Amino acid sequence: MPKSIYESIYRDLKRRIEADEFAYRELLPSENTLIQTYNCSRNTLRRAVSRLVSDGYVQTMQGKGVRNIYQPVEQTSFAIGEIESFRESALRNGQSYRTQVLLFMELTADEALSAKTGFPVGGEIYYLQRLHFLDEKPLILNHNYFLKECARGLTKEIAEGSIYDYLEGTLRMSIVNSRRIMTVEKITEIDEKYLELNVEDYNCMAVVTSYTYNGDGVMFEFTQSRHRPDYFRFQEVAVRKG
Amino acid sequence: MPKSIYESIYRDLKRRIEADEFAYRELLPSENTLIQTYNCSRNTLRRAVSRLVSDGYVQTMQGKGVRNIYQPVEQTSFAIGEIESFRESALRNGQSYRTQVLLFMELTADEALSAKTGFPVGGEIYYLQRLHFLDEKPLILNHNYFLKECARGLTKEIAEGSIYDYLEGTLRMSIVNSRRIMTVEKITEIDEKYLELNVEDYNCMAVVTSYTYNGDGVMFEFTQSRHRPDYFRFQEVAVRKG
DNA sequence: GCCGATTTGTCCGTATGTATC
DNA sequence: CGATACATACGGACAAATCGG
Repeated sequence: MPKSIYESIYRDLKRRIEADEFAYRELLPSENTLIQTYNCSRNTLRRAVSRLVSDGYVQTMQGKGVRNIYQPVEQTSFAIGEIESFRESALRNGQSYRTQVLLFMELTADEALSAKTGFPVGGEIYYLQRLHFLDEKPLILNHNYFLKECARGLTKEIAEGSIYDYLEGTLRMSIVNSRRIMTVEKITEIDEKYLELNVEDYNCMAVVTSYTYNGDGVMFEFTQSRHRPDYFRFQEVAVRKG
Repeated sequence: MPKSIYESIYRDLKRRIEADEFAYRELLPSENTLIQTYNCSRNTLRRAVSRLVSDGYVQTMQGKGVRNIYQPVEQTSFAIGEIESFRESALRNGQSYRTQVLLFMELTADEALSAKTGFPVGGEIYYLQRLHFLDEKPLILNHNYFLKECARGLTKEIAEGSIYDYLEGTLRMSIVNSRRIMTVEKITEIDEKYLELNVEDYNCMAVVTSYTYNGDGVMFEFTQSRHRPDYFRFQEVAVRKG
């Protein structure tokens, strides 16, 4: 449910573009036309369009108009600039998914863990290893560290479903933003075992390290996602700034 | 030179945050206060702040305020959500850089190339292989394909400097946005040779494939950047959307 | 629990600037 | 040159969330 006018306009325009209502490189109706179509103010419409720009759907040209540059993307890929759980991503791509919890334990952050994760020394932590399957193929091995005080009551059973559903739904926590760093690292024995990799084939993998903050500005999650290199695909739209 | 009020406010706030004027997790002055400070309208200030949000510098909380969550980043990394040439990126990180042109040729897109790059069949193309050095270490091997009609007069000499400077400065082309896809691929003999890699060590590398559009909505560049895995690092800030 | 003050979020209308045709 | 298009900026109104008394 869109909870604001600009968002419903954004969604409608996005839908129309995806439905091929405008040819590739064709100009969309002008701002004034769209304002009349949606019966909204100029600011509201511009806000919707600016989100389409950052999605890479259109480009605006002063004095000319707004051009459709949307081209459908072929393959499975992880969304960029947006926080999405594995489950959400799988649903979006219409695939079957499953999560297996390999390890669930509680620990206290020592110097080494603190340096690695950014959690305060002495902080109580849930540490999980989870294996994500897409269409019954093991693709991602996650090392999750959650600050216990923010994720109280987390269990192995919950972790087999969606942890984010639990945090947002049951604990009423708001998840705000996340800093992610992508690197390429050597595979470990654990990776090799669970992701069914062969060192002869690939000896390294894509690693996404993320630091996630909640609405109170507390970094409550540190996660290292280790992806099978042959299935890893990350996409983004970059915008040139003056 | 900031060419707008909101941008100069954005830059000033960014500078103040980077200069540690506000403690980590501290609230910034309220909107009303900042409006008086900068003597601007509410919309203008909010626009500046919203850019800081998408930069991951602050988070806004309805009813509470705007919290500083900026933490300086330690290492060299490539900017995200922004198109940046190799040279710009090196300058930003205060490193010495050099570009070596391994190959410069012209060709016509056939079916195979068209399928790979998205250029129309029969399109005339400049094809370049370029090796980028940072602090005299070969880090990136680029395969660049430029649509000839958009990059007329490109030479090997220009390509040893900044191609973007030439396109934007001399040809007055505006570069607007770019779609990038990150994957992990096997290293090739060319990679091994020029990036001084050892297959025993790493047998794959980070590959960034990008499709870049100009202000006329023409996809004029297709580039495959092959990065040394041990130096590759990509960073972004993701925002959770309702 | 209520109320009022503060703070951010959404939306509107208008005016002016600048680029394109 | 005028008409059209997007870009920037201002000011005002109300909603929603938070916090303190």
